[in-house]
Formats: sequence, structure tokens, C-alpha cells
Amino acid sequence: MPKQASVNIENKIAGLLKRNNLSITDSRKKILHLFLEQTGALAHGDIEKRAGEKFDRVTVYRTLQTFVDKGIIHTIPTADNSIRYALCKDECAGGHHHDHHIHFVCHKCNNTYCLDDVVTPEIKLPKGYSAEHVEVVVDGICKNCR
Amino acid sequence: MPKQASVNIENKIAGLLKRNNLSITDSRKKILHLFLEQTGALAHGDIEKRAGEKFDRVTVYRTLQTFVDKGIIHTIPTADNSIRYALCKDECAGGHHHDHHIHFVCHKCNNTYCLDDVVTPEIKLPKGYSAEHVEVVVDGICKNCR
DNA sequence: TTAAAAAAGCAACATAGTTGCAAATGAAAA
DNA sequence: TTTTCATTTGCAACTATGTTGCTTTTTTAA
Repeated sequence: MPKQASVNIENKIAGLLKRNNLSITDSRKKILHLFLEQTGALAHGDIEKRAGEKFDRVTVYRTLQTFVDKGIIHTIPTADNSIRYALCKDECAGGHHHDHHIHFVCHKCNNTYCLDDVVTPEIKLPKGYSAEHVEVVVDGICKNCR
Repeated sequence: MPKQASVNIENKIAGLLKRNNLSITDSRKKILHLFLEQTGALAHGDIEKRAGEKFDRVTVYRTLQTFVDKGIIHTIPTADNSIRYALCKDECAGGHHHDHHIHFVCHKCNNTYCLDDVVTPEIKLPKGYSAEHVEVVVDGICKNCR
């Protein structure tokens, strides 16, 4: 029943957009599809490549920015210069991403995963520093590549 | 005795370059100065601005790349798209950065600090994943801004 | 001092990201 | 359904960022 499944995904996407007061447009649907169709995170470049034939570069930038603002996706820090985005699991309040999971980058398949079950550790800071948010990115080999 | 101090810094820089089999050039000295003159990390843009009047853009890129390759500086992951660099405290073997400190980004002064005394925590990963390197970036308010 | 090697500068190019505005599309009401 | 209004898209032009090949300059070491 692939038809049923795709209807479900359509509903999911429509609901997600509605809940965030966003109008339902082709580009938004397409980009959300990309995220929902796979586990890992997506680099901006990937998204542009896979949505870029149908949509303008500028639209991709603006759509991603909108999703980040609304808390639908979040960015993942990297040491190279490629921004990566992943779906927020729980809905994050507009602009406030309070996911506390860690990220894993496999340097074999080069995928980035949100490890939703691994909670960021408490970090003990030197005197005077106060923490607001902790990002952890682990790299190594993922379970599919070993 | 500012003269004495500046002589010391010159010696330090020269030694650092020699130890890494790098010839001593104006641009390398200038850029190392920038790092030694301050605590935090430097964004590529800052370095280019502060060294760019004397040196070509390309030279700045190549110099930073050389320093990373030699293990003199390391990159710090960020969620926005700005690469940040900081001096490696202990000499890292060529290309192998085995610093295990965490990074702190103050969102008031927007500086990035290496907290050399705070060691990255052990992260327990799900079955099948193997970790090679752990990056921790904390953001909040630094001790100078509170 | 000089010759070989390394680095810097320049130009040209490639990619990434931004802005303003006109045309197209979506939402909601008549 | 059709119309209206707000939102979103596409386009064009622009700025910023990063790269490459080649020539000239500087550094090193003999």
C-alpha cells in the first residue's frame, strides 16, 4: 500500500505546516519530503541539488530559513564550512531549539545523524561562565558502515 | 619592558615556525601575532580584515590551511557559516589535532574561547557506533560579560 | 653571494549567500 | 466558485567567500 503511505506523509507535512502557520506550497512540501524520506541530516548543498531543479536557489534559502525560525528544523555545527540541517523531533517553539540530543558524523558515508536517545552531558564550566546550550558532535563510524 | 616582551614573542613565533619546518615569512608572523595577542578564537573574516591590508586574500587562506595541516591551529565547529580557528595549546602532530578541550561561545561579546581545562566528556553511543573524536561547543555568557 | 625551493601576489574563476521587486500562488471570504 | 489580499516565488543583480594556475618575489641553505 504505497499509496496509503504517501497519503499519510502528505497529511503529516500539511499538518506540520499548518501548525506552524505556514501556507502549504510546493517548495515547502518538497523540502520537507527530503527530510522525512531519510534518517540523517542534509547539507544545504544536498537540498539545493535535490530540490533545485524545480525551485530557485533563493527559494531554497528562504524556505530553510523559515523552517529554522519556526523550529521545524535545526542546524548542526560543523568544522568544515557546510551547514547541515535536521528535522527537530519534538516541536521546538519558534526559534527556540531545545533539543538536547547529540549529533554523529560518519566519516565513511559522510552522513550526519541525530542520536535522539543520547542526551548531551552536563559540562562543568570554569567560574564565571554560564552555559545556555551545549552542542556535541561526535565523529567516527556509524552502524551501517562498520 | 615592552621591547623585551615583543622580542620574546618574535622568538616564540620563529621557534614555532621552525619546529614545523615552515619558512619564516611576514604573513605567517603577522597571523601568528594575531592569535598570540588574544585569548579567543578568530573567525576567518577577522583574520582577513586584520591581516588583509598587508596581504593578499589568497595568502591568508593558504597560510591558515598550512597552519591547520601542521597542527598549529585548529578549527572550531559553528552552526552559522563562519569558520573559526584557535591556536593548539600543545603541539599537535601534523594534521592530527588531539586536543580534548571544549569550546565556549559567548553570545554577548561573540568571542570564542578554548577552555583548555575542561575535558570533553565520555559519550555513550548506541550499539554499532564507534567514536573517534568528540567536539563540544557550549554557548552562553563568558566571565568577562556577566 | 648566489642558486634552488618555497611562498606571495595577481588575475580569473567558481561557488555561496543576499536583496529588491515584479509575477505567481495560496488562503479565506463573498 | 470566484474574487481579493497577503504571502511566496522567481528573476536579476549584486556581494561575499573560496579556489586555481601561473609569474614574481622572498627565503633558505650552500
